[in-house]
Amino acid sequence: MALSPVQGRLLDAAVSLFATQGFDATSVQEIVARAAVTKGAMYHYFRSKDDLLYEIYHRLISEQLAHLDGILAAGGVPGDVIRALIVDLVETTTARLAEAAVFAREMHKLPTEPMAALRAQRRRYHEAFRDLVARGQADGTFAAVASADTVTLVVFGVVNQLPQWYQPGGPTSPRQLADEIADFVLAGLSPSGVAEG
Amino acid sequence: MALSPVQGRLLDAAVSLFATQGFDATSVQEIVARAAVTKGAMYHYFRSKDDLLYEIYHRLISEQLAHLDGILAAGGVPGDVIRALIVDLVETTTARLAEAAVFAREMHKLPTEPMAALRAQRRRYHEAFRDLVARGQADGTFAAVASADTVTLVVFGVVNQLPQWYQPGGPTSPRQLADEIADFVLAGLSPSGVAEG
DNA sequence: TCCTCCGTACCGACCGGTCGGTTTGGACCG
DNA sequence: CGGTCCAAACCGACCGGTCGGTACGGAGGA
Repeated sequence: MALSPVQGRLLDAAVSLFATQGFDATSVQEIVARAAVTKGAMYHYFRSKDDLLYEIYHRLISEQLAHLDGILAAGGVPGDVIRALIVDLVETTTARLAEAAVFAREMHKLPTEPMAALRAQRRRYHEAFRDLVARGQADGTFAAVASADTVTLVVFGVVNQLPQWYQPGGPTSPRQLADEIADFVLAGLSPSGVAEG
Repeated sequence: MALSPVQGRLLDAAVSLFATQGFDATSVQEIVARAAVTKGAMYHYFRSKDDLLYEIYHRLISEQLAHLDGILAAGGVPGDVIRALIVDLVETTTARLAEAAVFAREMHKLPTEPMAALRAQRRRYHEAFRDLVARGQADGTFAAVASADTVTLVVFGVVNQLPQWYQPGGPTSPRQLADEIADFVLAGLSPSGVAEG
């Protein structure tokens, strides 16, 4: 089912307002005003204000999961796959900074059911990443100085923190930043101590 | 000026309520009820609901900055200093998970003035850490595969994400976790490729 | 005629902060 | 030691305003 123009405008309005003011501090009045529709229209397309929040992050994580599947399917040396994943995470996150920021701050306000759905999606990504690291460590490609879980936590740590400091117009492009992070992570995983290019 | 019992109870109540429900979703009524005082008492000690939020994080960051000064003053090999800082960050953060979680999620709701004060404190820590890395890179102690800024961002990325997943009763102690993170970071900084013990 | 889409009018609940006033405890005096 | 006094500590009813959500009706395509 495609997104109606009204739905799109509502989601966009909600994202930018939630990002600047927070979820609770944003009234549905403000959202529908910015989207140039009425409250009746909004409650026709969405079950609640919560539902808006859910859809915002659902769209982002779904896209990232699709990319994950593509990158894993393409295969390659573990180091290259990990670099590709980091690049994609940084690029999609910086391209949708507001969505990522809103989710990071407000997800805990969702009711348990939709919350669990989003968590399951996120977990799938984490586990795929961790398994990749663990396999590399098992076959000697990677050093095991830190557990695969810890490495995963470090990577998602930086990525999830991005919305808090990254400035889209700044001197560092998402790609450059991603490569630097990947260089550092792969250096930490390298058994011989030098990251491959 | 010491903390009166009433102030302490108010801060504790506010932290736990903000952590579970969020700042906006928590009413002043709830806070004073849990602290077993009245609203009048609260507004006697704090200027506003915002002021509560400010004090919560102010106490944590001030403590961390004091530790920073102590660790820097103690001196030592750059690798050991960095490890000591990571250990302290992880230990103080896991010891005050609720405070850290509340701040991460709600700081942007503070008025600009108190916000700037907290940011300045945080910035001081970041810059001290970055300079430490940069000096090590300059004298050849550390590899420069990633810039000192990026390394700093990675470290604070994990630390700031801690409240989102760390379970105090879990299998990994704060100290173990901190050491693993330090091992990984120092491995990424090591010019010869093996982390020192 | 029926159903989707959307506008208008409205509701009950609740919120942060204020304000006039009361209680409490210790400093000071005789 | 008893009494006076005053500032700090504390009380809780109350206000103006806002909020998320609902009820209901009409327009217009199928």
